[in-house]
Amino acid sequence: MELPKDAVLADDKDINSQLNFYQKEDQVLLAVDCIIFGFDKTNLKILLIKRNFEPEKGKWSLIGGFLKKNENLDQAAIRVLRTLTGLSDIYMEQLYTYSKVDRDPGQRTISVAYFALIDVESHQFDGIQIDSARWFDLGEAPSLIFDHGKMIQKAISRLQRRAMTMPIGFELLPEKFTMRQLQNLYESILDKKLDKRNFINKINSLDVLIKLDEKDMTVSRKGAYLYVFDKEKYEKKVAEDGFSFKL
Amino acid sequence: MELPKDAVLADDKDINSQLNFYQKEDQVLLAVDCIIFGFDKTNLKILLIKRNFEPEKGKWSLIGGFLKKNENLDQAAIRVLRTLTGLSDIYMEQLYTYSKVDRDPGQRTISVAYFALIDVESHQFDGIQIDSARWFDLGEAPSLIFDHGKMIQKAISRLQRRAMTMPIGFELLPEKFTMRQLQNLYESILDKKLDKRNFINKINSLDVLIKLDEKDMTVSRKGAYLYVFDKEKYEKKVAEDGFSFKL
DNA sequence: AATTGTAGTGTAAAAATAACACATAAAAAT
DNA sequence: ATTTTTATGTGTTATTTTTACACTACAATT
Repeated sequence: MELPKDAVLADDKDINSQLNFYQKEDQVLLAVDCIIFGFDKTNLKILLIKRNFEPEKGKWSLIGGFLKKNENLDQAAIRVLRTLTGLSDIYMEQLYTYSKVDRDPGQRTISVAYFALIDVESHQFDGIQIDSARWFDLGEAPSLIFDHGKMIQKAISRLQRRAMTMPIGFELLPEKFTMRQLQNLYESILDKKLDKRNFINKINSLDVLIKLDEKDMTVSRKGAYLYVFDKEKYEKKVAEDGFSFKL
Repeated sequence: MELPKDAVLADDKDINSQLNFYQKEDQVLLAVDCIIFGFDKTNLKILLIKRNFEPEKGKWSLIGGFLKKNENLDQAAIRVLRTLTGLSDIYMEQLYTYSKVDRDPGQRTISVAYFALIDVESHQFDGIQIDSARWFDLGEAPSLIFDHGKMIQKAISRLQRRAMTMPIGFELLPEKFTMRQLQNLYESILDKKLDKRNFINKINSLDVLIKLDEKDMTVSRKGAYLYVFDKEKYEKKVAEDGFSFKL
């Protein structure tokens, strides 16, 4: 077998060695790209930026950045999100790693996609640090650079599945919300209409919301009761009864 | 802002630039590690190797290798699997990317885990190319290096979910199999007993198996009918009726 | 002919899901 | 003061899905 000059050789001769050489030239740049979902009490949205740097300057893209040597990917994703939006303590989850050789025409880059969930209204003035950042309604987003469109599609699928099996919808809502807002959220995520009574019955049967005395008067004359997600109760149920959130 | 000597700077001054510098020193090695599931008509197993190279020489681990510049991650995973087992045309799926800074004490490595499904008996002599490779029953596997144990746990969860929602179980069985073998497989994957009649009724209601005239006589005097998965029928149903495999 | 061990089969109860419509509250307009 | 307006809030029934459960059939071996 021929060895490149800078190969580092494992100390044995068998087939393991073939796989465990590495070469400086096989090092790659690892990026993180963040799909940021937001909800404004009516529509599910996604935050995009107009790139003011090459390649693909002027086109819309996800926010992203490069992994640094002294951090792991979760930390990189958190850093990227904070640098852009000023936000921390945001739900984030690793989605998938994209590695097509020519996905970025400029240089070989592998990108680990993350998605984040934020409540648009509570956070909208916290400081979106890039002038060119904009919320787009899902489905009205412009076409994106590289494989970012594919990333978003996968993120939506993941979000749909998560929403049905975990209480992550609340990450997209303000602390206090009405049943109608919660239903709007689920309809946006799942992209289909739900039956109001069935939805409320289902939510109530889970028994993890607290109904407040307070009402939201902004939408109807009658007003709608506000609810909060009872995280402690939820976690207690999970721990004690093997309860699992299934909508 | 201070720039490292070898930084490549984006061409604008705003916050984007902070994230879009990169430095040669931020390049990393990307590994792939493969969780190989096998089934031998009775038990779900996992293929491990005893490392004969440093670090952690002599300990058990998943098979793995490094991503090369001219391939994507799927290709790297396929290559690693083929090099070890001689197998190709195997179901593989990307699982998750592991990036803890000190996960590999030897060097900074980020690893993308894949899992593969193979039928042990059809393939057992195809050539496991490493003497030190061995099948372990799930749950009897030794403790593993680095974060490989965590990878396996995640792979099992993913496999459980996939098995319930996609026809991937058949990847673990020979082309012809009995209902009992199929049930054994699902019991192994889900790690729980299933009711025989309910299982068969459910499978039959999906209407994607072909019952052969042939019987497997190796287990009982009476013999058990063999079935094959009708992939064309399955795909046609998915395409035409929006059918989805749910067990 | 009797024994042995797995294969093969159906029904009824329970639970979950889906379908469905009207009265109520409170502000705004008259 | 009365009427209008608009979204809120609420329960029952039918349908579908899931679960529980036990005996006969077969074919080889003794």
